[in-house]
Amino acid sequence: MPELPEVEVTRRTVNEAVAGARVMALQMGKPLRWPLGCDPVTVAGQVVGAVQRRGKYLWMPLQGDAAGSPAGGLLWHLGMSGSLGWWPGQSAPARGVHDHVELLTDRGLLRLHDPRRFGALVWGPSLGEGQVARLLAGLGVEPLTEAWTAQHLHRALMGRRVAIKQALLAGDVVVGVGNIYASEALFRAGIDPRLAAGKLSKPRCERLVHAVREVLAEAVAAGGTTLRDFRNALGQQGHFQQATRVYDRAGLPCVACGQPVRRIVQGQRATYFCATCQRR
DNA sequence: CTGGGCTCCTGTCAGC
DNA sequence: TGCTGACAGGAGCCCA
Repeated sequence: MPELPEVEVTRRTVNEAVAGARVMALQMGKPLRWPLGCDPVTVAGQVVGAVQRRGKYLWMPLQGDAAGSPAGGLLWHLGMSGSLGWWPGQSAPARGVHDHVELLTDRGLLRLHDPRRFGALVWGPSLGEGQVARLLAGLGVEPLTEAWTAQHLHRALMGRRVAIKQALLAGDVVVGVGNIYASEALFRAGIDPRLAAGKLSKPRCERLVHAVREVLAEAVAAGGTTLRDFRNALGQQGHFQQATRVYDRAGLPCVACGQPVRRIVQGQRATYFCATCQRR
């Protein structure tokens, strides 16, 4: 479910809710992707710092009691079907079968809802900024920062024979671009998703960098994409699904030229594109 | 090192 | 109505 825009929208709403809150308890239900409960540290009594995002990961630093000494934190991933929900005070409804993590604070309850359980939560006293950076060292650049340039993209793709769509998804060149936004960005850039990544010219890299940034920024502004069940931490849906131009539109006319949008499979994932508007 | 395929898990929907 | 198979927003791992 969640790509960069959905995770960013989640980050903002979660941060608003829990930054500064004191943790009362952390309860785990069914195991998630990485059952790394690490050292089962007692997080109770610690204060949540500013929630940060790296790619599709959310990091929630914790601060110890007395001197406010750093005490690691919680690293979340929403996987394919995960969402974080916030209920202030005692307003939370009864825990459902797919609610697998509960972070109880003095301000309310934060819940991870994740039917498919591809999500993850890692925590521990050593999980500070440095440790998180090491864990996520293989990730590519953030597309909404100045590090995301045509120069970087062109260089990172040099010699790579995978299709550009798959290179975007892989996450080692640029982070946060998932299946929806990869198709959308390539459509906006006019690039055939099957093109070998290493064959992108500099000008086309320029256009792709711009398209990725643009589509992600628009999606964040739209509150994300809700295809089925995405909600931000306040339970609100996104509405970028109304703005997609090719994703999930197989057979429908291309918004630019009217030719039917095509659906192909790349690396076991669906890709949508217009064979007329997008060239090799 | 690269690329391709499989896998984790549950829900939903199309087709017979 | 009920069953079966395909497919779904991610990404780590194994193998050639």
